[in-house]
Amino acid sequence: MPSRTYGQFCGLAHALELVGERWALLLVRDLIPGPKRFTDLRNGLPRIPTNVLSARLKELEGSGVIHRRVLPRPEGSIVYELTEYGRDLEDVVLALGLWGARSLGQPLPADIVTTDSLIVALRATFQPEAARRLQVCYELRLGDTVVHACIDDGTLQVGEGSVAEADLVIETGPVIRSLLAGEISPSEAIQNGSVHLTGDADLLARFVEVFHIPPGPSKPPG
Amino acid sequence: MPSRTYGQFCGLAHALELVGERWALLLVRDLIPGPKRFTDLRNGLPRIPTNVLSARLKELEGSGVIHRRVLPRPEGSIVYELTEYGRDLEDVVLALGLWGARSLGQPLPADIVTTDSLIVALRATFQPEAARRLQVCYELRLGDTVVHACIDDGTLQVGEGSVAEADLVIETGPVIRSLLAGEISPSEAIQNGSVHLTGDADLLARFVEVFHIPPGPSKPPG
DNA sequence: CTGGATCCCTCACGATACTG
DNA sequence: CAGTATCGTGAGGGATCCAG
Repeated sequence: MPSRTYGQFCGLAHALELVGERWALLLVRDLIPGPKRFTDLRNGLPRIPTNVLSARLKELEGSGVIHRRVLPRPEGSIVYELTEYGRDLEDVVLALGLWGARSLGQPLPADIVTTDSLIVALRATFQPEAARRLQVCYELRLGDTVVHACIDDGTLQVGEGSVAEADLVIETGPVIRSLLAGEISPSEAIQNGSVHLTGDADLLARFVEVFHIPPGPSKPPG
Repeated sequence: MPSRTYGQFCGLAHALELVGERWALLLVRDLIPGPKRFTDLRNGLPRIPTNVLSARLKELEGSGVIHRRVLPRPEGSIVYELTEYGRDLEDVVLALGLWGARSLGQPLPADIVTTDSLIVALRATFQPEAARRLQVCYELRLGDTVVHACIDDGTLQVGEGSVAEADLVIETGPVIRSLLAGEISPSEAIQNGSVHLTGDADLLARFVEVFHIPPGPSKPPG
């Protein structure tokens, strides 16, 4: 019972008491792709102090958002996973992430892109309509971060690392955001060298249709 | 410009840097029904210190989420309103509020219900399909907080205060949540006196169909 | 009276070191 | 690997004060 309560009988206020603390929703984000160990979560959020990570995990467990589970022998290690209630946050997390992506500028030099954030970002930007009657596998490489996205008639499967038979491998950087936001065209990106392709290059046009970020605010934040 | 950054090039991390600070999303909530003055916001969130309110308003304005506007004479007063970008947060706020409402327990003695939180809650719980071919006006009274909700064939209009010709006036308390969650039936609520009706009492059954909170976690949070 | 700014205190957060 | 312990800092909480 946090003494630091909003003092309102309101669903939103209660939600913010459950997952509104710093780092909490980023932990939920990293648990969306699947269960994680303490160290995995730490690696996915290098700037979180371990005591804060520990505290958040306890709070989220107490709130029924995540569940702490001890794996069967011989590993015997501990994983954290979303409960059913926690999984129901997925749509909110995706929507909020997409909203934020609309005003995302250039990354600071110290900013990183993690595997889980990229997986969730692909899910958030996925346009099922645009993926109808489409069957293709992409491999996306942002620095050391590699994920694959396989599309099969309106459905999406994203995962960590390479995939056996990608139709197109996309190697790029933060410019991927401008690409998905339609701020630059695929051909521009290829020409200025910010995107390198291996495979069927024409599939990049499909990619930016299937994964899309809506326009952001006309007056960018100061 | 918070020096306290998450250090990730990620839409969600950026969104949380914009609206993830304490009180920020509650301010957005209170601005959803319409523009508000500093004092209105303060009254809607009695526990927010004025310096924090001031800081949040500046940050949200700098982020392009809200806009500070000086009303024309003779009032000359200042109102804060959501920008278009800020308005695009509405669906997220409603979804997060609905998620939180599912695990909302009994209010603490000091907890309050404000007009704006109630208006937003009604919008969040509204089920357009259940409101098809329905035309009815409700007046909802929770203590001093009075709002009206008028339904017209799948559309909803909510507002502060009474409405001229309500078909049903519902006077109740926090039990309204259990009612919308289907945890108790309208007849039960009437029988035990936790709901008092004026008008066509049969319309209460429609009310709990049109405004609904999905089931919460089976294991309630500790 | 509205629309804040200023002060002081506390506690959560952040960084680091350390333990089972 | 999975956390706990310690300690400094800065944001949040609460009251008061000030300008238009």
